Amino acid sequence: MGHLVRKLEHFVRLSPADRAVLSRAAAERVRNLGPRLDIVREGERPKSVNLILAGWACRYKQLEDGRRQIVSFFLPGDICDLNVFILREMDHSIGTITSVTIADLSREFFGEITAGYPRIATAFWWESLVNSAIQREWTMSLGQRTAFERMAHLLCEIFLRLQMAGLTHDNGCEFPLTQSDLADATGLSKVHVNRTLQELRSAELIVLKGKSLTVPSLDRLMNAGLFNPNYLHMDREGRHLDSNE
Amino acid sequence: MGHLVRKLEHFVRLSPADRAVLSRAAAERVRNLGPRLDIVREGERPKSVNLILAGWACRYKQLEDGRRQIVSFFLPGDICDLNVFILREMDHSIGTITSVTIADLSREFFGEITAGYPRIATAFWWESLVNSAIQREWTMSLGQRTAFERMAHLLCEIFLRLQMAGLTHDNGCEFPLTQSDLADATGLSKVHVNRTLQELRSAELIVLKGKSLTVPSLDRLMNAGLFNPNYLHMDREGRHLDSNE
DNA sequence: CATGGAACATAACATAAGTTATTGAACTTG
DNA sequence: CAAGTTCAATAACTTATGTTATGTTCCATG
Repeated sequence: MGHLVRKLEHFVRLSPADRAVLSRAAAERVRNLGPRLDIVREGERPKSVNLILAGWACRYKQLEDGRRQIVSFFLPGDICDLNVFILREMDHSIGTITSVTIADLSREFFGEITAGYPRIATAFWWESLVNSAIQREWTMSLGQRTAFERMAHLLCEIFLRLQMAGLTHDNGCEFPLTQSDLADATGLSKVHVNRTLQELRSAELIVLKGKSLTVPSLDRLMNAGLFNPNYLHMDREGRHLDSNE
Repeated sequence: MGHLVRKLEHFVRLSPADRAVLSRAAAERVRNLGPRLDIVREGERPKSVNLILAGWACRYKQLEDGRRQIVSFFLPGDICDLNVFILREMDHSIGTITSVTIADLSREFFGEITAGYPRIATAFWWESLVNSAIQREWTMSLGQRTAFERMAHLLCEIFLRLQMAGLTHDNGCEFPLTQSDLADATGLSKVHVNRTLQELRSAELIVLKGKSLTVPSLDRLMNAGLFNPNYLHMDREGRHLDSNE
């Protein structure tokens, strides 16, 4: 269950005490939600910070006429919204993709962290900066990358993020996104997503079937997507990308 | 010169003391830079937080083959990078568009703020959350809006941001972006940007000539761009969008 | 005040990606 | 296990946007 801890340790070294507070917080107020449900809706006043313990979710925005854009994905170990305590009104919605288990983190918890756990505070700060960097990279993808590159890039990003959370095995991972989800995230039509995935398959860059993704060579996929991992900032001093564990 | 103060007051009410610290900080280490120059480059270690006192700048990313995406604009009163003290390496570059005057804000200044000026700290936190929201909205634009909508949307956003900083007069503002800049920001080709601007002109939504933009009816332009200002969170309790001054 | 270079405008043509439609496979669910 | 539903695959056709090219306007500069 330590996806959050696992991820944060890519950036700071946590003490046993740090890990303990995090585990305690993650066990506090736990809820389960079915797939394809909204956790918070645009326009609502946000009330709490959610930590995803299991399952996938996403942030999305919608235009009046129904056009929908997924603006980011939440994977296990991700924290949903640190903006909660400042902004008055959600400018986007958060919805589940699969069934999801979330922990509600209280305001007091964050007070405690800032007061007594500087390493965790730094790590949270880092997490939110990386999220901004990811958002910028999506802007880049949507603006400049072709459908093929964009899809390859997105798959690389998800794979690496899962890897950081300890959710990959060898060169594979679970992959619950439908082609329709991928369309909403990449700004492509469903049909073109399908075509693009076929292309990636026939280039032997991915094996995607059922809800499982295999990446025979991450390097080649990264190449295809013009993927530069620098924006994920997985680089604590003295630790390297490939150091597994 | 109080563009920053003016903007922040859209969110928190600042005391005279608050304003004083901000002015002092803004006068500390001031530099001038010519147009079309890099302030920081991707790959460098960021060193300081820059406050734009005058002029326009942008964040941008580039692919190996030269494709370039502007991922955000900095207008007077904007703060360039709060990530400075955490991340090791810039994942994007920052460059000037016009000549620019910037103040270097020191690390100590931020220490002072967090320790003794909670309202300013809140306002800075707010500023960075709004920046994230803007980035999400750009993702939406690039993924779902047509060229016409996207351009209208961008112009609305810039106009409103300038208005918050006190940089518009009636329904007009300075507009130093070239069509090439607009192309890099919207992910369109230069030719199509030109076409799109013609369309906006003939719909009488904008007058754009020289380096000056006039928006005859912001409402109509907002409509054309499916623009919902909620993501700018210009909504301190008891203050409204249209309350000028 | 002549010259050169940005920035802007426009046209003709090319193409990546969107749209609509049909079919089949893979599941839920009664 | 039949029947409905979602998801995926593919084809035929359309369109928004990209590309290449050329000319024009507007300034800065010698």
